[in-house]
Amino acid sequence: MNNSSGRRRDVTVADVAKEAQVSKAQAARALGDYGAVSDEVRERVLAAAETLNYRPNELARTMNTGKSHTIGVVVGDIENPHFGLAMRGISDTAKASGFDVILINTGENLDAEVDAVRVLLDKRVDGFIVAPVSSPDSEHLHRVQESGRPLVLFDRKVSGLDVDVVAVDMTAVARESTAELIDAGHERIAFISTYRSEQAFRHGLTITSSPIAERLAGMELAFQKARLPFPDDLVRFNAGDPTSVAQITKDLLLDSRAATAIVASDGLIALGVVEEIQKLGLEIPKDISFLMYDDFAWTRLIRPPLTVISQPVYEMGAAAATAVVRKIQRTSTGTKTPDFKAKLVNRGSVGRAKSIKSANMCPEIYGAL
Amino acid sequence: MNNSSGRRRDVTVADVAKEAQVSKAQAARALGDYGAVSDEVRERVLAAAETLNYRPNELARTMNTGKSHTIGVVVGDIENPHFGLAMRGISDTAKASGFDVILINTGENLDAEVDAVRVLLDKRVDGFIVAPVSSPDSEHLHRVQESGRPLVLFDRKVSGLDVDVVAVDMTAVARESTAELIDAGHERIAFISTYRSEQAFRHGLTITSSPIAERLAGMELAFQKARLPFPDDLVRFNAGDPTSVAQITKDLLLDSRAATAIVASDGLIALGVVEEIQKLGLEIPKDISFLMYDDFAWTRLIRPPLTVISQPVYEMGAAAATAVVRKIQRTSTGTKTPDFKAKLVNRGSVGRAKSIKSANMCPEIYGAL
DNA sequence: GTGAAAGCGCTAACAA
DNA sequence: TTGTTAGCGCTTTCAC
Repeated sequence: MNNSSGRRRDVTVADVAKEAQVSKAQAARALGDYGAVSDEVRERVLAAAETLNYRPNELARTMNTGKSHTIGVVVGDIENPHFGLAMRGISDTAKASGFDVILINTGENLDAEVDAVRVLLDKRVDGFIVAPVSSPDSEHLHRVQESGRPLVLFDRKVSGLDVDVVAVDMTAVARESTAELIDAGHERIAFISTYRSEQAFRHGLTITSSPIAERLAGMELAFQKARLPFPDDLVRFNAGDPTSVAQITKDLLLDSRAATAIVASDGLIALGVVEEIQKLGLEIPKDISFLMYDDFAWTRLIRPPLTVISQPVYEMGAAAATAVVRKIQRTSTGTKTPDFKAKLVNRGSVGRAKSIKSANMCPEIYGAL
Repeated sequence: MNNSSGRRRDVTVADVAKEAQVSKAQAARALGDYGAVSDEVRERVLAAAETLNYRPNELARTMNTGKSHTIGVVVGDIENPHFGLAMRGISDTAKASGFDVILINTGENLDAEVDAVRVLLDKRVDGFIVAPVSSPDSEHLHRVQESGRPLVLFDRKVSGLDVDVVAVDMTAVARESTAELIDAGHERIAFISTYRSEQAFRHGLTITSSPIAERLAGMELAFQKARLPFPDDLVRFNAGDPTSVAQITKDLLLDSRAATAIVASDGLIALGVVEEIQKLGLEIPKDISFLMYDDFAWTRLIRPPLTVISQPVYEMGAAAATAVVRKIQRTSTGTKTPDFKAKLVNRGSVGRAKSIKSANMCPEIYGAL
């Protein structure tokens, strides 16, 4: 009857102590499982806690200890199943180690990311996993480091920030897949990415997103090896929304020196590119070859099934969690995070290059404009 | 030099007060923007805070005020773009009202959901948005209510819990779409859902997930109207993972009284069903008609494009956020959350029912077994 | 093993 | 408007 009306005051250690007839300190020790407590006292305290239905105030605990048993995750776009899957890897692993996981979504927006980091820092999470937006700005990440809380980067490394990074090296697979395209006769290979840049691509341009930089480097390598000029003009950035993706795709396909193959940098872009290709009445791979990063279920459903570069996303999430947990517990037994490899999955969207002319002459395409 | 080595102690209001030569209370008032402070003092305090690089300890604040300016979101499966999109609606809206949003993913697991709620309660979030797993167990949600913190349910209502629910009423659209299937000659219409149940479906079975209950009710209504017996045997639950989805699909299509149309309860199931249909060498909609809930981009990419029931997910997320924020601020101006409607988007996956025999006689299907 | 008392960094109540 | 004094619920000295 003591708590039926209105909001009851929470039961505190003091209450439990009184009930168990011990000091507050002893009660706290028994409840918090630290310090020295006799079996008898512990039992009495635990019993009292039970009857009073005591629930520890984690906030107060965190304030004193600085620990929250929580890992904070910051991702750019939770709508992208890539991160959804990674998130599951993180949660599963973290939970197994006794850590809660909270996530903040930033919508690939730097300000939001800075905010998210601040919030998590304020909440005193024990460790961070961040998939940073591609931006040279990393003051907020440095703040995390200064706070002394472990930080693990996911997918992208940030220059000037010396922390663990869980990512696959895209250079090799980008090179390999580009080589296959070249072997199939493609020289006009386009690359579309959400990477934000005012400047158009040219060899040597500084790219602040490591996975994008690596993909381009791999492509350039393949062209170099084949002694072919790299088609700078077909590298397109800023494909952050469906409209841009559609526009870029159209540009790429209707240009007088049209692309014969398109590489989509992520699943969301791929969706837009394929849709636009279909709208233009073109056929994959007869009219245009297509290759994308990330292997989602829908890529196997469309005809032809798409050739993709698959990444072990769940495992990477798990590895990221393992890495932070280790650091939090200071059990960094020198165990380096494993190397992850992406691999090319050949399905049916890459074919022999079509001569540039024929695509351009096709009247219904012009009509589609 | 005072903070170069090791972890520096955070600067506190006391430090700022000293620097500004005012009392701790005045400094706190100026910093926290409450109470009465003269312009002069405020300025001095703010300046001092600036030079000392003061950062308020939100945890301490929360402990005193009970408020955290944070909304906690609990969803079942962040890999499902349905929730990803909802999440964006929530974040955008909450942020606009000055609330941070943190999310916990439960993997459609009740224990995880209970845990998530506890964590969020412990972190003293100001309000909850929960997309509960379909389970009659709702003690944890009642605990939220007892805590006095606003709770808004997303997608599913929970019986015995009197809170705002942001969801579309599926009955009408389920009825309508089923009627169209019946018009096209379908009587053997299957329904596949992740809903967990030991018992097979039969009329009158209690279903603890409101959207599923509504969909089935709508279907039954349509059959009733058409004076046709409802095919109880084609309602399949427990399609929680790809393997079960594949198995169920096979069952449904190879049975002696096979389904002529399949309705997938969500996008993840749809992926599995379509893949299996293709594997069996069947064609949509010639051999089997198909209908699914949620309108994702990939449904427009496959041939034929899929007929779907689209829901205004982003708007629903936004509405949920608006609702909690209102409750938190106690500005419930009687404004009821708007009604959301799902709508049938006819594309190309529904065709006329094929006679049951012909599908079963198809030799390559038996081969696929 | 135990308890008293002093924090953590902040807000809140009360006088002045 | 200002300052003093108590808290919030917990952990952590430090004696005993």
